[in-house]
Amino acid sequence: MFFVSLIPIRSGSPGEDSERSDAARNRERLLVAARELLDECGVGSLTMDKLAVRAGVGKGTVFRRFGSKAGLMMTLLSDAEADFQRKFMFGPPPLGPGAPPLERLVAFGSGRIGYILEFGDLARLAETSTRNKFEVPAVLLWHSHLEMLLRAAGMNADPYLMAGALSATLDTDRILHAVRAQGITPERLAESWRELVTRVVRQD
Amino acid sequence: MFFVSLIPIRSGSPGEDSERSDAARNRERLLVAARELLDECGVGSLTMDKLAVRAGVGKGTVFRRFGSKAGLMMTLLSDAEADFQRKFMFGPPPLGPGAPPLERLVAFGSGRIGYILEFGDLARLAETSTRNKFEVPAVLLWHSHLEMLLRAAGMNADPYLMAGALSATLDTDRILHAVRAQGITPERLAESWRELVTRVVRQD
DNA sequence: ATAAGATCCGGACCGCAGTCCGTTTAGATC
DNA sequence: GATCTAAACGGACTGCGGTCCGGATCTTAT
Repeated sequence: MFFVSLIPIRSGSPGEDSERSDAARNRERLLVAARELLDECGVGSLTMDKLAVRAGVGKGTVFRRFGSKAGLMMTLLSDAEADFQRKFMFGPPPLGPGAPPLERLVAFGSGRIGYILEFGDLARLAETSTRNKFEVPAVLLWHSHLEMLLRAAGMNADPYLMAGALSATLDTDRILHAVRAQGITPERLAESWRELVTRVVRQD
Repeated sequence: MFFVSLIPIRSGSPGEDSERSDAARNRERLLVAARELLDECGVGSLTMDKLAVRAGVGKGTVFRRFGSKAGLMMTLLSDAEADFQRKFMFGPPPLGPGAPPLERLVAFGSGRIGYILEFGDLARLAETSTRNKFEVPAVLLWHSHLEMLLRAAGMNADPYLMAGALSATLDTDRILHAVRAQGITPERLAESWRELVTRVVRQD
């Protein structure tokens, strides 16, 4: 068994322990500049060079602070991500605890679809890391949450891999492609997810 | 309903209609050089510059012939891909026609897992196209094949999206990560797929 | 054979993410 | 306030996929 911290996202907050003042200032400048550029030009034309110029810092500084473009995106997403995590771990049912496992599974799918529709462009970039997209802490947390729900629902056929399979079904690219390129409504996607998990957990 | 040609892959064969002789010669040189470089250096260190030098052609020629790195990979994969397509469309049961739909679904998963384990590195690169990885002809064919099998098995809950969901489960990156980084055996993956499709098509 | 013209060639060029390293600066110590 | 050091800075640099266009080459018509 492995452990995933509650909110496993590196925070962009200034109160980080032992960070030099200029470093904190530059981080803040970069985050502000990044949000501005995203608002103005869209996610497609955000480059690390432009960002550095806009923030008035050197390019090296950008990468020292965030490691990579994906790392920057994760930081930008951290608030929304933490919010979603809180909802499915501690929030009200059916997404949070209190509802039967199957209902929580269904709600998780809807929630994640909504999350992707709102932050999909950032999330997609956050996944194109040098590291594998499966090793992102948030993804590991989703996975273990699904696995927990599957076990709670009585699933006894390799819940670990089954959680991975269900997780793949909610892949960011797939959802975005379905909605944007194929014109499939989020409701239809959510309904399909409901069918899927219902059939998967149904006991013999 | 849409139509997917049997072997929807652009072939690297020299008999292509109306191609200038130097063009055909260079395509052949490039394919040979690409296979040599892949054998010698591995897929990770194949760059388009190296390839051009090795084949003794200009870089522009590489991109005119194959459009992109992904296009080159698709061409390199076309034989293996066509072979797999023939097997699940016309080959012997349980993968080919003749077996019950559920058995064909199960066999399709095993077959695809095997395919990925053999050609995964190339396939992964072939998917990182400028175009969306869902619009690759081969992927469309797999999808419609799964949809057909689901319908044949009596699935009546949005077979189109359900086929997409199952397809996502067999995602190249996911399978490779499971086997290589997590040490999960292909047999266990195949068994999990069997469980999944069995539960999905089971009628009420 | 030769001329015309469509096709193809090659390598300089671009934009991008990410790295490197000499220089600067924050902040702790005296 | 002077000094010292670890940390941060910045921008030139690399390697990559992909584009561009003037010039070379194959093919066809005459």
